Amino acid sequence: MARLGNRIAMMDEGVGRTGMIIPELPATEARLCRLMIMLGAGVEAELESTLKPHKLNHSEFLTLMILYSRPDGCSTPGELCELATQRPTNMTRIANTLTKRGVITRRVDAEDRRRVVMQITGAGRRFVQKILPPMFPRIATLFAGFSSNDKRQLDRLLHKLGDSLDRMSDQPPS
Amino acid sequence: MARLGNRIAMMDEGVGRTGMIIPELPATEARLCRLMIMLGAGVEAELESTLKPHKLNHSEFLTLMILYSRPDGCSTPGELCELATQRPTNMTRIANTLTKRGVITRRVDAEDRRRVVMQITGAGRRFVQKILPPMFPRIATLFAGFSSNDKRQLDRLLHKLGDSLDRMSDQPPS
DNA sequence: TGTTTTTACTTCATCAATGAACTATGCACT
DNA sequence: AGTGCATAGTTCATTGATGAAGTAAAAACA
Repeated sequence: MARLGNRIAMMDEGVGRTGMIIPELPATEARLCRLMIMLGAGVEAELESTLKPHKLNHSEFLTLMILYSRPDGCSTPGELCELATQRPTNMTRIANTLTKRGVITRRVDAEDRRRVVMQITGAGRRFVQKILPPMFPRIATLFAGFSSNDKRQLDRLLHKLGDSLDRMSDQPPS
Repeated sequence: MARLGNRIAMMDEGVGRTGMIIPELPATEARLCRLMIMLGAGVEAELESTLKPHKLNHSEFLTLMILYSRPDGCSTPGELCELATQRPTNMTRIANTLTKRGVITRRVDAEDRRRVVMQITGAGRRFVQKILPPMFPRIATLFAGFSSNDKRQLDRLLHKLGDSLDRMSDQPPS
């Protein structure tokens, strides 16, 4: 029963029953919230399962991929925190881990000695090029049942939700 | 720049540049994966921000809500683990925490003495009824820009993605 | 009936992530 | 130049979640 499909069905019933007790509950929207959380976690879990054999977790992989995608292969802890949604403390740990593995280097910025520059190494680039391609079939399969219109729609709706979240973050909880 | 919109744009460029280096990358699908992860986490973060004042975290809240939505207010750690996607170890901790707060009780099942029954208390029901309504405006606002067709589409596409993930979990990573 | 296996949960050691406090550098203003 | 403030990271203590091992009850089996 660990199937996502079943868990979604159970969640659906649960929100339904809660809506019976508390009629003001915006049930459709609450369902969509829960769906987003469940499927976001589901996709992340799927990703992590492919990372596990390489002893990388999501935040380390993401950090490495951001550096990989940079033309100069560089960034700073502060910038990476924003892009990867991490706290400075954890970015320090990530940098330690990736440095120890030899996939990045870390040095003090000459311009601004408060800053630290993290840079992907040649070994780091080769590592990415080794682990990435085996993921491609799974990524593609995930959306195999989606028409190109489905994908466009999903992209559009997710962007719209992102805008909503941004607007909401201007008005913190009362 | 912690805005989701900006982070999405940066991610988009990053995947684009990675696709330049590795042309086999299924860029559209990889983008959708990342979007799902980012927005799932975004919605969860929004939820947790409303829970924080009550000193509840997501897994504790979800566990309590599942019990609340049950007609008899009961479940077992094992079942709750499946529904809330938690490990038994953590469910023990969650049960400890919720019990200490007086919102649930825990007892050994008389029928099967291996099982533990967790049940929401009257205080637990009142607690849910107190913290839930203030969330409604935010939940509704999240999808304020969505037409009813948008919501139907999003629901459909997320269910479809769930089916995909379930099918994939039959074939673990090679 | 007695032995083995399975199920359900808990305990313990460990890892991942966080907030708070601290260090060091740069910047603004007098 | 000297004081005060802001920025960028790191260290440390703590929380949240996990895997591995342990305990106890039930089910399977011989």
